[in-house]
Amino acid sequence: MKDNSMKHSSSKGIAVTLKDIAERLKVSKVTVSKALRGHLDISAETAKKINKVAREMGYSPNFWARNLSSNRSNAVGVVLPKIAHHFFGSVTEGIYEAAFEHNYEVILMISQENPERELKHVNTLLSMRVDGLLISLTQQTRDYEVFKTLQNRGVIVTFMDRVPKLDGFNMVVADDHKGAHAATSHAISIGYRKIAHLAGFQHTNIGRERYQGYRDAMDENHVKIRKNWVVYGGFGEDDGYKGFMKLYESGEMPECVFAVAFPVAFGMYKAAGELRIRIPEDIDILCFGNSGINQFLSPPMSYVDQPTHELGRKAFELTVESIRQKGRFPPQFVKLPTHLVLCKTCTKKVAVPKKAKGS
Amino acid sequence: MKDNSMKHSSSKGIAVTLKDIAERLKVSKVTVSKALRGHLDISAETAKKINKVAREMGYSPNFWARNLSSNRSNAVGVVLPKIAHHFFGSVTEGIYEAAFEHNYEVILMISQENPERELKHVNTLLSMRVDGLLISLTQQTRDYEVFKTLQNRGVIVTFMDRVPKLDGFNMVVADDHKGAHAATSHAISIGYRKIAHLAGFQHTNIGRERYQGYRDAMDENHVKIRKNWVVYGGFGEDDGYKGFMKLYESGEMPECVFAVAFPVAFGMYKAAGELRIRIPEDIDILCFGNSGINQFLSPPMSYVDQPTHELGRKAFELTVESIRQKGRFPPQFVKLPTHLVLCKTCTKKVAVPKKAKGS
DNA sequence: AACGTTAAAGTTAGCGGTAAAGTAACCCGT
DNA sequence: ACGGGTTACTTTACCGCTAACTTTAACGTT
Repeated sequence: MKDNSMKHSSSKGIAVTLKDIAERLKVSKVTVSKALRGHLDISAETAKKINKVAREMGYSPNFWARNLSSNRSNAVGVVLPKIAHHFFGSVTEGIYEAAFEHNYEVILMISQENPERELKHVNTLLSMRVDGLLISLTQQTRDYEVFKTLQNRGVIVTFMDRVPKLDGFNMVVADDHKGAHAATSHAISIGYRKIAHLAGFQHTNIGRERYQGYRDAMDENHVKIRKNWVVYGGFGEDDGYKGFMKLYESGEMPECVFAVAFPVAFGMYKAAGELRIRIPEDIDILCFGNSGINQFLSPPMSYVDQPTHELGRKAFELTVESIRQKGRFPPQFVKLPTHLVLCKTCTKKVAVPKKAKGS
Repeated sequence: MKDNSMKHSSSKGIAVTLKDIAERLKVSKVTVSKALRGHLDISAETAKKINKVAREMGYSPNFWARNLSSNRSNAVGVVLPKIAHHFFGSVTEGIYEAAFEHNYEVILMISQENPERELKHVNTLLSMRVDGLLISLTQQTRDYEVFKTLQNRGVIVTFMDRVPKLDGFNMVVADDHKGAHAATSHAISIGYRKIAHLAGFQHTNIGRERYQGYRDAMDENHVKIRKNWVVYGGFGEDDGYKGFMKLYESGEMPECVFAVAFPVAFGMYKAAGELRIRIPEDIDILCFGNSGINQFLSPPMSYVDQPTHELGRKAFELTVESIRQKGRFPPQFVKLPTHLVLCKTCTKKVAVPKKAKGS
């Protein structure tokens, strides 16, 4: 009979541990651990030998055992409402990039605009003991209890874009007010007076801020806002579609619409198409945010550009800084600038109606 | 002087552990552990008390300590090339849904079509000791060594959509050949003979299969394929744009183009627009795969629909099954059906050219 | 020769949890 | 009264790793 005893410990596919390497080289576990981490306790010669064997055996350190004993995870959790979406895709990129540079792992979870899932994800991330958490809230999140819990537990939290009304957290947002203000002012400057707003939910910061920007621009220019011309809703395509339909049904149509988010404007394109209302001839449009497909729309929209990539980066960097200086670092509120990009809508100066008042 | 000694162990924001709860209730650590997991060793009364206190203290089990000692992670890793993309977004949804039902955690990582990142992510996931790995390769992945390593380590791997030429892994794909065949056959059936193909890289399975489907349909119908009319490239927008330009520059234009993926077709729309070539009047089009924005294109394309959601679900379920039956479960190859959806391209029957032969 | 230094290891303890084995008290039948 | 079976815990050991000591031997000083 042939010798079929265990040839090697790896036969069952169990992962190689420090102990395995140590036994093979007849040194202690700790020596191996130190060598692999480049600790200077270990001589260059031994270190080389150990690294070689570790590679041969296919050693891969157990991330969590390591974290458990060193009491840091070197990982941040990220919870986003959507991912198949230009804005969040780009933010994610920024986060990944910065995390890579800082040697951090990123654990990404998607809430699908569902507050229950969001809660579940936050709890999972909490139980994974991530060092920090980057969150962009769902449209519907109204319960902030978990976040306070996180705060008590000493977990660093940075909110991005969709932020709660809470103190003591890092926040990174685009300058929503200024962006909306600039867009609306532009529409007014080229002669529009009947400007509607497909607005976001007012319990969200972006909904409120953008609405306020619109409103302030209108007020400053003494342009009246018709109540019917502000339609509230969410930030999705459906919301834009329904919102525009509502606008349409409300009676008199505005000359121009400022949409709270790209998908909303997109939904409006669809509705307008079905109603055979031409953009920009019959109704003009402007929106907050962009997407890769804008250039393929006919016509491509003028929009308020957000520094998405930068937003992700900044949020990550803030988080790491907070982790490092735990306690000594006061929560920051960062507002990133936006700027108006003109494409094929809202570009031509239109004749100002003869009658200054009335209607 | 006031008493400013430690009031409570939670003052520094350190997480509550089993030990903390145990001490407070004067029972052993293990009793608490069992109670919280609903083990029947513990009396209903004690269990209730323990659960209550745990909740009060805001206990959250350390996921990884738990995994470490029970030697299972109850988590799968997912590596995808892109996420801001209809196809992968939808696949992700399917995975999450199924994982949720099976009480598994999902750790998602995005390779951004970059093989180096992909490798890094796989290694991280490996060191996180996930029970299984779901992967869709990047366009450029050619080195399959890691995956063999994974196999040796006993990690269950399921490839999705973009799969390598390797044995011993679970694979879930759409029926690319049949889908491409059906699309091409349809184009032929309505009278087209000059059919080009914006093809994918031939080192990827989807590139090959779709090309073969196209080719077989052409051959079976005795329609000649012009060499210039098959343009190889990647699966992105750029590839479609460049591909179409190449087709255009090559001299005679085809009547119809079958694009290997939605973004490719999308790039072609852009190129055609710039060249003032009308779709479908001047050139008709058909593509593999869909996207939410298809309906906004003018005209919306006819396409081969893929069961994206189902693909994610199936991949997850296969993975879990493999984990459960470790060893006893032979790797599966699942091919999911596709179907042709007709929109506004490739619908009208065109006159068959007079000359049956020649050019 | 006695002492302090230093380089290069090794030993011990513990991170937060679980599995498995042990124990003490009680109930039961004969 | 005794062995056997439950019930409801406790004790011990260990998962893979690291931090913080401790040890050992070689070397340089005075």
